[in-house]
Amino acid sequence: MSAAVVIVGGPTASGKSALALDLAEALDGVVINADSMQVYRELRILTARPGPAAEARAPHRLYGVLPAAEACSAARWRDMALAEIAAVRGAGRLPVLVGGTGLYFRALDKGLAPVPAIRAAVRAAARARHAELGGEAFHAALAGRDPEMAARLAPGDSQRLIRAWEVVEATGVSLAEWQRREAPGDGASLSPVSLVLAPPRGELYAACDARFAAMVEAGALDEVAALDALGLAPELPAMKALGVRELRRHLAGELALDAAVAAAQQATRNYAKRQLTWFRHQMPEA
RNA sequence: GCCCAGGUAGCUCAGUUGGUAGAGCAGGGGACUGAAAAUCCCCGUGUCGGUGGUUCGAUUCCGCCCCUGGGCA
Repeated sequence: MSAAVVIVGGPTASGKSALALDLAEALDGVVINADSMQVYRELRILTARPGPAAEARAPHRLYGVLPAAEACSAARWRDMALAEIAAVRGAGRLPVLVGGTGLYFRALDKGLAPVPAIRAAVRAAARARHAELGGEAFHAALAGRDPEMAARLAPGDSQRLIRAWEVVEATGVSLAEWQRREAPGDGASLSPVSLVLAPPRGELYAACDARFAAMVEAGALDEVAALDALGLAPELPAMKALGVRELRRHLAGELALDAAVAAAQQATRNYAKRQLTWFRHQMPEA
């Protein structure tokens, strides 16, 4: 009996895509993206999206499917992924999910808390309030409305603080309570086989450095210039892809190219370390 | 050769009116439920350049030496 779904996880530059491609090619599979940044159309080079050569060896799904002007989310990706998985299986092929976004794998496998969608106005208000009050005061204010969430979040953890706030604000129920309510997990029905790559630290960091240098060689500057020309809000996820910020600073004349590259490589290594920690402790049934 | 400024954690530096020192970054560990390539939390003993001297005590003051910048010859 073969697995219904294969998951390939691991830190950036660890060789996940190549492994997934080999598997898909050998097992009549279809590669499905599980990376939060590779979904954005405009970031082909900087996110190391598989190119034509890879596409020729096996079908690829969910790569570059959203414009950078839109924000993806774990829930949105999950919906798209479930649809793709169903389609691939319906065609009698094997879904091979690859990516470095641990949260996406968890969302897919365990499901997410059934929090209803929250209106954009409420979300914007939560952000504005945080900006106005600052971390400490916002945290204290949250404690008044949702002591449970406030107790488990650090005053500096702006992103989670804002999320917790918007959830109580919009639903009247603590996010902690929502998380307690059973999510319709799909782990059982997916029965994934997970492969997690974890190269030695030194090799991984060297690979991160080499790959970013190669991205610049391959035209990453033009890619960032084009992205920049869209005039998107800096808060959008796509604008936070590794290297975007650094190369934009170079294009703006604020940073020499070698300094920008060094900074982006540093950021990539820091990210790879975070991913290793995630996969080491949070990845379900690795 | 002389003058000036420095030599303190892997790097960039702060500091000690004399009681053996601390930040940022790097590095390591950890958290992680709708922006996750995000957002955070924790971890700092190092001949304070070397060597003499003064002192109860020197990384701190003084002498000499070495090294690195810059200036003058």
